[in-house]
Amino acid sequence: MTKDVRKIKTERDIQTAFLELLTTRPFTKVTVSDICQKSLTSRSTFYSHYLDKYDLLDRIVTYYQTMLVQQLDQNFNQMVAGDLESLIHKVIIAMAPHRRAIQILFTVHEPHVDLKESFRQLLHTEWRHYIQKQGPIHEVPVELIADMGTSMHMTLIEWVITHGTDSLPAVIESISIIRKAILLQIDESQPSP
Amino acid sequence: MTKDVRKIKTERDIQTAFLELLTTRPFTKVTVSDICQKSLTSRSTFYSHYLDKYDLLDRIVTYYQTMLVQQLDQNFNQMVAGDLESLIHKVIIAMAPHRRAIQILFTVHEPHVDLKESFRQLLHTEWRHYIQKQGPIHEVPVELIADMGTSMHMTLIEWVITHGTDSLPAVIESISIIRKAILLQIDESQPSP
DNA sequence: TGCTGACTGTTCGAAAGGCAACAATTAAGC
DNA sequence: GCTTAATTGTTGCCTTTCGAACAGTCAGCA
Repeated sequence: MTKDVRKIKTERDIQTAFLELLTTRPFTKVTVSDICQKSLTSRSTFYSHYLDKYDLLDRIVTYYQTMLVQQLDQNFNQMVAGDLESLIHKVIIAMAPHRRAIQILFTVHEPHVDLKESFRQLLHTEWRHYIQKQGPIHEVPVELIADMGTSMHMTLIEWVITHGTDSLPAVIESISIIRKAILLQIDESQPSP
Repeated sequence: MTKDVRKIKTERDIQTAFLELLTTRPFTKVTVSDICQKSLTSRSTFYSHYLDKYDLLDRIVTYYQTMLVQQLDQNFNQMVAGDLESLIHKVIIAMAPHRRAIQILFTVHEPHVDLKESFRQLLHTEWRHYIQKQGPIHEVPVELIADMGTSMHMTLIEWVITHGTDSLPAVIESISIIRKAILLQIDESQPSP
């Protein structure tokens, strides 16, 4: 039931060629022929793997979407109460090996396929759940805090995607003040630095 | 009569996998199975392209040998009298794109397959011809000067292979003094710096 | 000495990919 | 509006690659 290596290889070749091409021109200007030429595959083979270039894009984007969902699920379950720090850290570490691909896909904004936007939505949902689990709050609207958390989170992800994980500990440390300020809005017992 | 792209692809995959493996262990310890595993090709395919791993090594090495021969031939013909500088420069520039592969192959020393050694011999022949063309010399043995020139040339090539071409002009400039000193042995009319 | 495991080199049917040709659609320029 | 060129999907035949099995070689070892 495992795939023939040839399938794995051609899909790998097609996908990396596709991503490379996206660094040279926008998605609309990338043709199937371009992809085949660069990946050294024939068009008939391309169409035996994908419906068209939209399908290709969709599948790659879906792959990273589910990767993020799995990471969030997994780490959310074993999360010690309130330890948002380690959740953020783990998710980012898991993503780091794919940072080039994600960086490229973040530039693609097609009507129904937008990795950056779906990342934002996933994180937003996660934040809303998190805030609501912390108990009822009165002073500030939940949505606002969720927006704030999501923004912070996305900014961090984008930073790591473009700069790598070398300075990650320092970066997380420096934004911890902001994070704590956000969390203070929903939990008065949260200790300050 | 042009090759099927599949052949080109598998040979490319096999060769790059092979070179990568050579960076982790010596040639003797690299098995055909290793190469196939890394390159995602089956052993039956490997043997339909190469007789064995020695044949593979041999073909890659031969490729770079002929590349050097062609470069030398080509530039030796259009060489302005005495303009050794530009010959050296052109040869090195042509080699630069392959520096990683050459660097790896320079570490392999098999009985009948040794890229570094054959580079040295090629350059040595070239230097001997060059010296003899400059007219008869009396004081110093031709072989000694050819040895000196070859050493200098090989050192320069190795330097570029490991450090890249960024500082090439500066490096060539700084060794020009040595080169001129060598050339002074065979041609009294050679102007000094 | 004989056993074992790893590697070699070869074989063959089945699966995948390449190539070339095709009609159909789209975009650009005159 | 018409023409031309480029791109898209699709098809059938042919070539290459895969995978798994096989016997043969060799080194280490009990």
